[in-house]
Amino acid sequence: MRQIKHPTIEQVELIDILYALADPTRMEIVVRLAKAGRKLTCGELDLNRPKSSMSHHFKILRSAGLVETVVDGTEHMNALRLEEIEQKYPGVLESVLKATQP
Amino acid sequence: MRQIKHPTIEQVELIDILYALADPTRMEIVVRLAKAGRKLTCGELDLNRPKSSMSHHFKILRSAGLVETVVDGTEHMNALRLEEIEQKYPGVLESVLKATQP
DNA sequence: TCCAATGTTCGAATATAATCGAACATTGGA
DNA sequence: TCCAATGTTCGATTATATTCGAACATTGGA
Repeated sequence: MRQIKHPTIEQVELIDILYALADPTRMEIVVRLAKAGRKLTCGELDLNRPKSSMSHHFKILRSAGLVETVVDGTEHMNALRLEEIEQKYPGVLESVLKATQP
Repeated sequence: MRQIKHPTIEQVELIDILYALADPTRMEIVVRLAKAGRKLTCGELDLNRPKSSMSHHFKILRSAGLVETVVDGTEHMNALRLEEIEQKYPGVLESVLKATQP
């Protein structure tokens, strides 16, 4: 595939966001993307898991509307859809991210 | 059992809260408890499901620390632990509840 | 053109969760 | 004391999720 399909922000459902976040691996991905504040490749995230597992989790993050993935050559650049989600569900992602801080 | 065991607020984990909320039935319970703003019995919630199913969901809501259940005679009064959770994870529950409004 | 790099998809195994009927426990009242 | 009411627990079934190796697809560069 050239580029990956994502839901529009209108299609995003709160329950899917919560579901996507309710997994330690995916939460870790989201937290790292938020901390990075920029697009990261799966490789850069380096969560020490097989590629197929990471791909699975990214698929869920994408379908929930949390992550946007742009294909760039052989790499896939992933970014949090923070602003969009904040606009649709103010405070949800922000407070969750804040809650994960040490 | 006389009274039911609940986690202290210190024991409450964000991921468990998100997991508990990531189910339509449980989300509905939480929303109704929030709207009611008072303790409700399972019966009052009336989600049209078997008792054993409701009991199962309440167990998860309790163990996540979202709901507190006080035994009162033959009834079990359920309340959202809103203030405690707001204090520990500011904005999380509040923003989720706001996001569920029409 | 060939190939290494990056992820995705497939498939199968395993693990976890939801569902719900039936039996049980506890309580308060008749 | 008996019993109806309210939930819980148990057990079995079904449904969903996670995991990950292997095969595949796409790309850019040698």
